[in-house]
Amino acid sequence: MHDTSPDLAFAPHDHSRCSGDLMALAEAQVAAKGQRLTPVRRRTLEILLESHHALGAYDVLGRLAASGFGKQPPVAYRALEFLEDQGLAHRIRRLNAFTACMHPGEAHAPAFLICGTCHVVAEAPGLGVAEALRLSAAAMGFTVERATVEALGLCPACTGTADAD
Amino acid sequence: MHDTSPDLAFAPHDHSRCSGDLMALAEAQVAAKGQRLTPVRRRTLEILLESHHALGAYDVLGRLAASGFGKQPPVAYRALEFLEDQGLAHRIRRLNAFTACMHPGEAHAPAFLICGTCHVVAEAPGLGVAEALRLSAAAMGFTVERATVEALGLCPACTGTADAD
DNA sequence: AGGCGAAATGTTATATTGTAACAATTATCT
DNA sequence: AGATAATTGTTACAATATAACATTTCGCCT
Repeated sequence: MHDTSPDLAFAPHDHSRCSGDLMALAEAQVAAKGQRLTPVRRRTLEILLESHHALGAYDVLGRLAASGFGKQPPVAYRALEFLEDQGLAHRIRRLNAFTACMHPGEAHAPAFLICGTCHVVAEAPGLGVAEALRLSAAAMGFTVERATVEALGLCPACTGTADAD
Repeated sequence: MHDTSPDLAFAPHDHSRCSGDLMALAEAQVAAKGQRLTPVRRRTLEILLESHHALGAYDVLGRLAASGFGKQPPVAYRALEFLEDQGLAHRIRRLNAFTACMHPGEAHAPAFLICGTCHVVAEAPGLGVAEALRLSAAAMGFTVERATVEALGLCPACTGTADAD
């Protein structure tokens, strides 16, 4: 398997390989946890992997329905929830949307970078951020369990582009 | 004006003073920017300042209506948006809710600490977090404009309590 | 193989959160 | 006072999300 460099999302790349690798990883991960990557779940992950954009639950639902699965919201929400629980997808709260995890398995504290122009979402290494947050919280006696870190800004490909969305 | 210590939200304190100070600050801030803290806006801020919990827009709306203001969603959303634009309130995306800013004026990159047990929301100093994020993003060629940093966890008052909500 | 219990899927129905568009009012500025 | 812009309010609706329950499928056990 090839290395998934951190800034892949922002540069042209062989996306079929990118998603193929991740599908394979997902299979392994889910099996290792004794869970099942059923057809809807697999298809949902495939859908998320089709691009580096975040997709709303209803976008996902529409595509699932087009693939022959159920047409009602819980179909999408349940599959997305499963993927999130398995660490195969992330919810982007700023966007009320979901994106495939680009580093499944590697324990990571993802920081999401959302380009305001092209809307690509990338996962930045967030360990430093998480540690700074843990420290700041600890100074107040607060114990962090889970953190949401999302940055809105300008990706390298869109830097210099006139449009700021 | 008394100092607003960073962990005030998590400890018993004279809340009327806490909110009174902040209302006064808000007045000054808004005036300084040539904006108007109209009755709905003022009341909205008062409502947010009543506790250190985040309130959903419809909760705010209900209280506004009870105070004689309009009963339709835009009434609340507009006032909340104004307060957020003025740096007097923050949106907590994990909760789809809003909370009064505890440090208006002081340029700050807030990191929110959300207690999963008592649901109190506190603002932690987030400059270190923001800097770590900026660095991580810069390594990928990404320029951060705005960031959302929210931690879910356990506040000092609830630490040791059996219930984990 | 047959049957049982658990898991997963699908549906109906509804709750919650958020906006667009326009009318009516109120403030501000000559 | 009258023109102008800002603010407030309303109707109507869009978008996001979940509860509850029926049906099917899976995994396991005998």
